[in-house]
Amino acid sequence: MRIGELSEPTGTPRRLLRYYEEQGLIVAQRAANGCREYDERFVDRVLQIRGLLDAGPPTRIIKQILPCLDKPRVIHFADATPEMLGTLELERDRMTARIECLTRNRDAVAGYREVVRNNRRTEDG
Amino acid sequence: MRIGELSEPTGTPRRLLRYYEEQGLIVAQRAANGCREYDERFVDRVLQIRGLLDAGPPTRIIKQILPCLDKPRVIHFADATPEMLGTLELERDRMTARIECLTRNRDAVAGYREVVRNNRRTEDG
DNA sequence: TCGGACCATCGCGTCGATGTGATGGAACTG
DNA sequence: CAGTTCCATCACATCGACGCGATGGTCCGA
Repeated sequence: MRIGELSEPTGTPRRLLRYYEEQGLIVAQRAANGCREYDERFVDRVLQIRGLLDAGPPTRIIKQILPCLDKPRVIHFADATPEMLGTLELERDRMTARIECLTRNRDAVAGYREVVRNNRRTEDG
Repeated sequence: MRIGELSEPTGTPRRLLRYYEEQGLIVAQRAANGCREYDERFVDRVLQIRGLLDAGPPTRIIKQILPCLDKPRVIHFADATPEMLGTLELERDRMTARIECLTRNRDAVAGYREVVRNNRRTEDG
């Protein structure tokens, strides 16, 4: 697929697909005429990037953790350094912190919404 | 407490505390000399704001959902509009989506890390 | 062969969240 | 009184994610 065909199912502007490539998040093949060439796996990859970007981590971090997300799992032996282990631990913990923060607040929002909604129904509906 | 005393325990630059106030996220009292005055509840409030900002929602949204997070729960009757109910539902769902995305990816990172770590120990430790 | 649809690169603009520094006032302290 | 430290406001800079337009190339069908 070409960039337009990847843009459509992912709801991602072409501009951003090129940006993600510039940031090293995705690597596209090139056709003879210079056009970027993608296969279907890029759809999920791009959606994953967008989801993560919306949930906190910047591209710099996402680039580091993307290799962890391949299925089937491919181990990059260069990752077996103490630095990389530390990075993975740090980012894992940051993500956990975000999850907990979001969960707390989402539950509060949901609870509040329920109360307001019930008041509406019983008060002057 | 004054702005410096709120800045320290929250790890938040004074600049940002003023910024959050400008965005309507917090409202400080003013002393006779013009200094902002906070009480202890602002510590948690600021930490909550920072956590949310780091996890996706922009200040505009955070401002809307902050009133939902007060304990004990205070219902703002102006919130009983269909628009507000819709907003709360939308943001709740967005937060849920972020939680799911982060959880999936965090688990992948954690799993990858474990494998790399074990390889290290058994390979050439 | 020409017009349109796609692609390329490049550069500038925007927007939200921050950093940084200039300038000045109030309060404490030597 | 001078110096230090806190505070105030205000303006400008930065940075990452993204929007948008200019310009030009390839390919395809009328």
